[in-house]
Amino acid sequence: MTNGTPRRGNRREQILEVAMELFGNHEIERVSTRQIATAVGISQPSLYAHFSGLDEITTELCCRAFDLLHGRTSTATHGLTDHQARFRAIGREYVRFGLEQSAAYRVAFMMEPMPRTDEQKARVMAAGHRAFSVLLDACRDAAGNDDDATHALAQSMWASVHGLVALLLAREDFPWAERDLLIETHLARICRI
Amino acid sequence: MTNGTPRRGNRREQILEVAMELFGNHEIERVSTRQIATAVGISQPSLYAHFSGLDEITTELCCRAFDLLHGRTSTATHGLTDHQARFRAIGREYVRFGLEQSAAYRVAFMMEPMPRTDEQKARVMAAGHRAFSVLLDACRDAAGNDDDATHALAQSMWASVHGLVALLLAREDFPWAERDLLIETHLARICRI
DNA sequence: GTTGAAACCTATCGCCGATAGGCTAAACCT
DNA sequence: AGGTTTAGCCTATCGGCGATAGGTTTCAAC
Repeated sequence: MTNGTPRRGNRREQILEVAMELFGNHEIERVSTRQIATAVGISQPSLYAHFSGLDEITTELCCRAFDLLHGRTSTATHGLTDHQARFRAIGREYVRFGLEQSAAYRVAFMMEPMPRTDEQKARVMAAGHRAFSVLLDACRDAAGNDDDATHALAQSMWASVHGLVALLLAREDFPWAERDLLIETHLARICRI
Repeated sequence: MTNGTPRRGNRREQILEVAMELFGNHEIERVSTRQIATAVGISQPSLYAHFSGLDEITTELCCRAFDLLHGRTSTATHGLTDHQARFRAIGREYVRFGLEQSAAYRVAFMMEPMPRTDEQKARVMAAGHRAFSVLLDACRDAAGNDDDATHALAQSMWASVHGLVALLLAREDFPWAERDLLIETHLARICRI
């Protein structure tokens, strides 16, 4: 895991990769700068040459998670015109993203917000808005021109898919129904207009 | 906040109350034994005379949260026979519980599971199962005798209401739709059979 | 009056995030 | 070539964290 060669230039990237990996394997909120530094092969204070603190690392991971989700959902809905089909595609892709990229998902949607600078908040907000816009667009077509109803519908659907992913990730010990049955049951219910 | 009198006998209770209050006011996962002890008016190690550790405190709070939720939802559905009405009552009460008792809700459904003993896990499981049984019973009536379908339906509905509460609590900064409109839109959508 | 337990204390351990201050070596400039 | 800058890294240290060790006070029961 450690790395003797300097790797000049892509340390920042390497740190982010290692941090994301640790976020996936360990209980989040318990990943420490020392763990990250050790896994990278440098001392803990050296992280601060690349990032202002743990908050900047999580901010960066959060934005990337949003961008990844945006890419997946917008690709999945590309070319689909039927509302029902678009909702299904978004929902299925969202759940798949959450369960496969659980580290990214937790950072983006479930982690306690770190204390962030205004600039960091703005970056996260912008990335989050981009990701949400895919669902919002699908709802705009389905809900007509009522902007309030469109937003309420989109947020309601988001809440439903998020709830399933969040519970599956946070309460693994619960006696869940067979996963595919549960997901299909859920998607079928929440994608109805 | 501090308390000079010994309060012999109900220190444990007092600690739990203070801890729950701190969980509500601060970012969860960041509530420390020192904060709790200071708020109670004793030294930090003295907590360990009443609890084996922070995990026992959260376990206790978790069980109480489940019991409180169980009490609220079972009261709200008492006497209702119509499926639709029961779902609405459970959903409305669930959301109200989550938003009003956000500290309890976070501990029960959103907090990283603490390392617990098997006995503690069993207690939490039992309390959680009691709380879930109210929704499960309503779904059993609605979904017929198919046990798999019943569980999938109940877990799907739970996921939907949880998603709304969890997102509202965890991402307060998001530009949410007007809260009552959002809640009513959501409940109307997810309570349909 | 003695005993024993409940409740509390200080001191300390090994973690944590973060900062201060110094070293090395590559890169850049005349 | 010689000098300067700068990226990247180090050790030492700070205050706060959960938890433990070991001693002291208080008070009811006998």
